[in-house]
Amino acid sequence: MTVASVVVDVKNLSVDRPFDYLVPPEWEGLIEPGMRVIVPFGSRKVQGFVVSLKEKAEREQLKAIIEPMDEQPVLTEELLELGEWLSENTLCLKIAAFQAMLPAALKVNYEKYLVPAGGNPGEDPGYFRELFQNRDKIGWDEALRLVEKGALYRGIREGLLRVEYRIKSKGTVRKETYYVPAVPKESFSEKRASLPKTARKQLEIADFYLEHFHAHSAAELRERFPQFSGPVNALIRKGMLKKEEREQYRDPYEHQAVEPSRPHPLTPEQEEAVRPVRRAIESGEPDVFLLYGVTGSGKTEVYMHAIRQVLEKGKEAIVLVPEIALTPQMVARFKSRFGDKVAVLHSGLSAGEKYDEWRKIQRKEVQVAVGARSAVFAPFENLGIIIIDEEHETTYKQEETPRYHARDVAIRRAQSHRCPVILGSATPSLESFARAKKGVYKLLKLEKRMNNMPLPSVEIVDMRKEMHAGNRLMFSRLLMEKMKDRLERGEQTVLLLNRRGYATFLLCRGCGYTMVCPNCEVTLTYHKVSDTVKCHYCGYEGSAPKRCPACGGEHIRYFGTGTQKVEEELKKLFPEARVIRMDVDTTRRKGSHEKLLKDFYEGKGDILLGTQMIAKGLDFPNITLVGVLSADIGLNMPDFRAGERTFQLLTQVSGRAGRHRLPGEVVIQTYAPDHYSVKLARDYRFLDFYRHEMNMRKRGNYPPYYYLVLIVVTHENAMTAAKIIHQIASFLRGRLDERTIVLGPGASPISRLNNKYRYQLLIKYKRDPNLFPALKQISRLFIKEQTKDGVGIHIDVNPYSLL
DNA sequence: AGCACGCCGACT
DNA sequence: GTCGGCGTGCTC
Repeated sequence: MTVASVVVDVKNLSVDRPFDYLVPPEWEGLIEPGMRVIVPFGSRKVQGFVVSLKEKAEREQLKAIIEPMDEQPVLTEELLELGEWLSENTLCLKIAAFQAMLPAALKVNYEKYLVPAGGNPGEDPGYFRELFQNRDKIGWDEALRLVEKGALYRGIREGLLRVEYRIKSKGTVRKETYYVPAVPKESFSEKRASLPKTARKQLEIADFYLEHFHAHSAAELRERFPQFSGPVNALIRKGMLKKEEREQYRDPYEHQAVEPSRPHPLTPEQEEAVRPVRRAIESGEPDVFLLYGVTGSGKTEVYMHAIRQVLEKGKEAIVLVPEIALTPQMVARFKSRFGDKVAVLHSGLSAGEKYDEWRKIQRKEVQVAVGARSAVFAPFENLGIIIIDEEHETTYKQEETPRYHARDVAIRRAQSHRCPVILGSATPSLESFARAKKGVYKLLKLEKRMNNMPLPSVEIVDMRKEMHAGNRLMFSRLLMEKMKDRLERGEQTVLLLNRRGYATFLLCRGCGYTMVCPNCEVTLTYHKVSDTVKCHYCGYEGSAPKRCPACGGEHIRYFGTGTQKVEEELKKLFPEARVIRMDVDTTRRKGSHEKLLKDFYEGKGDILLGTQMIAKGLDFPNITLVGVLSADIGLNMPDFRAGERTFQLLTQVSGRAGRHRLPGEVVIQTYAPDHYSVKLARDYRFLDFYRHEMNMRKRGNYPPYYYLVLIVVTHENAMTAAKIIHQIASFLRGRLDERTIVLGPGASPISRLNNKYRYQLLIKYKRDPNLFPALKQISRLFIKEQTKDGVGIHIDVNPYSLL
């Protein structure tokens, strides 16, 4: 007797543990850990993951597994273990951890419906028949809408109706029909000879097969022989061909021809950087390397050389890239070097395409996975290296449960596989650099740019002085002059403004009223294109008021500048310039991001204006000027990482200029020209920035000196949320180490979001063995309030956003 | 989460 | 009496 321990797909803490099921004899030996199965759970049927098998049950009366959903496990032993680790460390449900590691196509939908169930026909009250209207089943919800609840329950009790459950898979394997020769070529040829002379089409198709003697898809045949189905079916009847359904991959890069490329020779500096990595690959030492290399120093080439070595050893590699850097340019680079050994996983793919890329990995058809955050879970079994490019990027932290950081997951996986990790960046996160300094990570440096191009020269413009000099435009005189110059020379300019929309808030000069989102405690942004006001947090959109909603006055003024307004101003100042605007509003459609970049690359634009999405990956030879319109945005955020983010953004965007033959220039406009982040970014002084910022962090008891845990309680009623967070606070106090600091509780910086009030608590700790046990208890303690009253309790270990 | 079971007010 | 509302506890 084999018993399977199964974690069921029910998102509730009370069932967040394995349940035991009998493996039915017919599936004996076929069901393995890591497979999805369908099991009875209470009166329902649910999906579950087999986490382990054992020989005997610890209790009587086990139910049996209904059926497996997979032929092969979808989670390896290592990933099952990783799932346990994830749920422990991010405090999420096991089932949520497992699902986060798999493509969405493997999730399922549940359907509850009614079927007529024999019963005694004489007792059939007739209206059930009416209910079904000749259908053999009806959805539960639809039945509830049509018939009294009582009548349904009566029908069920009396045996006239039966409730059934169905589990529907979301993703599908795409199949295509192929026509395959049914006999060897010689007998095929003989059969061809005995075809009647009048069957012209059949002869034609048979000859085609003789010439290309292999399987052909229906699509291919249709192209050559538009009316192929009749004759082909005749050939099938005559035993010459047979029909076959074959699995097909959806290939999003199908129409992109990629030229193969050879590895570039490394510079002595790159060679030196890659050497310790090579040793670790060879010895299987799970070292973490921090590759600190200035922009344009050729980090990617170092990655590729390491990957090549890994592939030569018959092992596999994962490369993580921030989502917005996952451009066709970037993908092409890997595809050209490693050909069809590469699978690409990013959010631009459809669920089906992602599923197909994932299956290529699962089936060992590829050895390299390039992708955004979740690609860290690529189901390789013989990893030789994990690379995280732009490791400082905050997109590596998932902001929904499971709230994991890809860097932590990568390091954990590397330990299981005994392989190295490379974290690469020109502006490493403070956390990583501090670890490198302590020797926890190994520091590798690239200080020279490829081709020895100097870093662009950066000038800071004090916008307060511009104002005093009577310039009220968004552009300083210096920046305008340089832009004019680029336009005349036919070179390109990149402008960064980290704010979309037209105006960031609307204020009535009559009464001081500002427009706030009806669902959130956030000012609304005016969008001129649509003449609407939008909430950038919940997506609310309303028409822009002509009069003040409070006093009826007509003096509504628009403050704060977004990309739309800059675009408008640009058109006035430089009517001849072709401006490409790139922000969430212009890139929402699939593929538009790529299209805009391609247009700019091909010279269809003189100025690229955008939010931070343009700061990364751009590697265009004709960009010689970068303008940062307002470096202060973000600096005033209530976030201890504001200075770090600003430094990183300024450095990254500066790196976009002058990457090739033409030298680059950067103009940074700011109202805070003396801020250390701005000044140190101008001179590319990362080390000085690091020292300064570390001091700030030390004084504020922030990472990397302390770890953080953020607890947020949400509820539509402010009092309820406040009450719960206070109860949590008093529960924690006294239970924690005396060096652990509890900040708050208090209202969140965004005190209301999507009609829910938000209260929070920030915990700072160094080492506290009591903390995690206490955190785990919190959700259990308030489980009633969570299910009954809709109280939300969110615990974020190492949060990146404190809003 | 979603379902059964069980205990109380309202209507036929 | 019976129906249907919601609170409680369980799911291998």
